[in-house]
Formats: sequence, C-alpha cells, structure tokens
Amino acid sequence: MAHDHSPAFHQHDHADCAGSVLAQAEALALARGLRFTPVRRRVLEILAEAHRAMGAYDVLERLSAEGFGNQPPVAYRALEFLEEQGFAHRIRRLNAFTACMHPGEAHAAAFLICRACNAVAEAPATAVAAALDDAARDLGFTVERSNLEAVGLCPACRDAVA
Amino acid sequence: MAHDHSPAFHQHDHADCAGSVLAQAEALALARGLRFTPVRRRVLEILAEAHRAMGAYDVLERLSAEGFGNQPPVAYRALEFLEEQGFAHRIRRLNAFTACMHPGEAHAAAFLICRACNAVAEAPATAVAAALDDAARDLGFTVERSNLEAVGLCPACRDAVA
DNA sequence: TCTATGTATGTTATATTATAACTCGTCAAG
DNA sequence: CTTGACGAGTTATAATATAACATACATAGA
Repeated sequence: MAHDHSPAFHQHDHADCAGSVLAQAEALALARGLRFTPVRRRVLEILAEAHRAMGAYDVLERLSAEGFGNQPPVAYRALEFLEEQGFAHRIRRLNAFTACMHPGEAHAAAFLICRACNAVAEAPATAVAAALDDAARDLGFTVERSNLEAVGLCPACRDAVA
Repeated sequence: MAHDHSPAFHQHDHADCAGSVLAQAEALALARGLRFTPVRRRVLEILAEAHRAMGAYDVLERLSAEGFGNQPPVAYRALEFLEEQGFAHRIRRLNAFTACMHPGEAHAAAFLICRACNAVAEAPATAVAAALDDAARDLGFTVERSNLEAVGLCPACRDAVA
C-alpha cells in the first residue's frame, strides 16, 4: 500500500495503472448510477495514459482527432464531470487536469508539481487535511473542499541539477 | 470580474490595516533594495483597501481611471511583483489577487474561500506546511512554494444558511 | 555633468483558457 | 409512442494572460 500512493516519481507500468484506474472509475460510476459515456471514458483514458497534467485543449485535440466533437465545451464538460466524481483533478497552477490515481478512496488532494519537468504527483495528505481543518475551525470556517499545490523539485530533477 | 464585497471573517478597521500593510511593504521593499514605484504601491493599496480578492482586470480598471496605463500588462506586472515579494497572494481558484495581511512574516499560505460570499481569509498554516513537508519528503520531493486553497462556508454565511 | 545601463512603464497585438446559449439526439419512464 | 431529462455537438464570445516592442526614468561611472 505504501508505494501505491506515490506513483508519479517512480517507474511503473503506465498501461497497468491506467487500466486499473479506468476499471475503478467505471465501477464507481455504475455504483453511483452515473453515465460513464464514451467521451467521459475516453477523456479519463487519455489523462490516465498520458500520466501527466494535460490542458483542456490538449485533451480536446485528442478527442477531435478521434471523431468526437472538436469544440471546447466537449472537453470541459467531460473534465468537469470527472472532477466532480473525483476521477480527475484540476491543477490550477498549470491550468491542467490529471487522472486521479486512486478514485473512490477518501483522500485529501495534495499535488507536488516539479518546476523542472512539470511532473505532477499526488501525495497522501491526510495529515495536511487534518491540520487545515484545525486552522479553519479556529476561524469558524467550514472546509468543504480543499486543494493544495506545491511547486518544487522532484527527485529526478533535483539529482540532475546537483 | 467582481469578487465579493464581504470583508474577511471579522470586523476590523480596514483603513488602519491597509495602512499598516502598506507601511510594512514599503519598509521591506526598501530593505531589499527594490523599487516600490507608484503603480506597484497603488496596486497594493487597491488590494488592501478592497480587502477582498480582485481580478487583474478589476485592478486595471482602477489604475486606468487614475491615469496609469490601461493595458493588461500594467496590472499583471505590478501584481507579479507584489506576489514575488510576498506582498500579495494569487488566489487561483478565483483568478484573483489579495493583499497579504502580514507581509514579511514567515508563513505558509492557506486561503479559506467562502463559496457563498467569496470572502477570502488567510489562515495561519504553519502546521499545514509542516505536514506537507513531511509528505513531500517521503516522496523525495523538495517543496519550494506551496499554496492551499479551501472552499467552504465562512461563519457569517453558515449562520445565514442555518 | 553626461551618458551608459539596467529596469520600469506603456502600448500593440495576440494567445490561452473558459463559458453562455442554443440545437439535436438518445433513452428510459410514464 | 410521447415526453422529459440529460448528454453531446455547435456557434459564438467572454475572461484571463502574455509576447514583443517602444519609451521613459533612475542611478552609477566616466
């Protein structure tokens, strides 16, 4: 379980993890009575296979080339659906989106963005979320959703620089 | 792009806190050998007086009305300077900016955004930052800057709903 | 003082990101 | 076999942001 949570900065089988993400999302959509339509499914696949943050227009380009609609709302709507369902995350700093690597599991989002290679990793952030809740409670604020984005250097790029 | 009129989560003297923020920023700029020019100063004043998140184009409108340049780079450059110096923060979820209420003090940024009134409060986040550093270190990632944005309900809006 | 140099501002133009509003098709409930 | 909800497609445009170049302006060295 330990290394399952830290995929991005290590070598692993993308096809495999993408497949499992798709399967989990599909199962969750079914369980929730949602329509996991071709566009939605394909967008999640594209994100999972790319295994990096992609802009909406990058996704759209792929969709368009595959015979789906070629206008922005097609991509934005699918991405919005995926994000609402926790199947994908929006990385605001990059104006981009990534597949969630463990959909369905309760988890706070904490993204580590490498400024050198733009890789994005999702870090386990239970402790971070707890600390945030404490700080917010002191101000009487009720947190509903939170998003933490950190910029820095991933192990590979740090070693390359050193 | 009007973000909302609500102040942070408690009443206080805006003119006073804006003045002190300006003074602190000015002193820091001096100490750092930076040029705290009229546009930069005025942008920080606008943010501090508004005491809410403002879009770059909102700021630009004010600048323009006061005889400064009326093209986007004028606002974006000043905002970028203020953010780099820690005098202002960018709220990515809102595509907006706020004055930092305690420039110069070492602090991690954690913003609480009320989804009802759009007020933005800056919460003390030392514990949050520590938790993040721990999580990142486990992945070999070096955090340089981080930004936490939480959406929820501020005390006033929660009470209004209840 | 003068001028060279770096830096800030102003301007033009355009790129990038995102959404509003409407239409059509599908599918399942009544 | 309709109708109502929802998703997808399309047109158009809004909102956000930056590239590139021109002009002014401070200040330090000749």
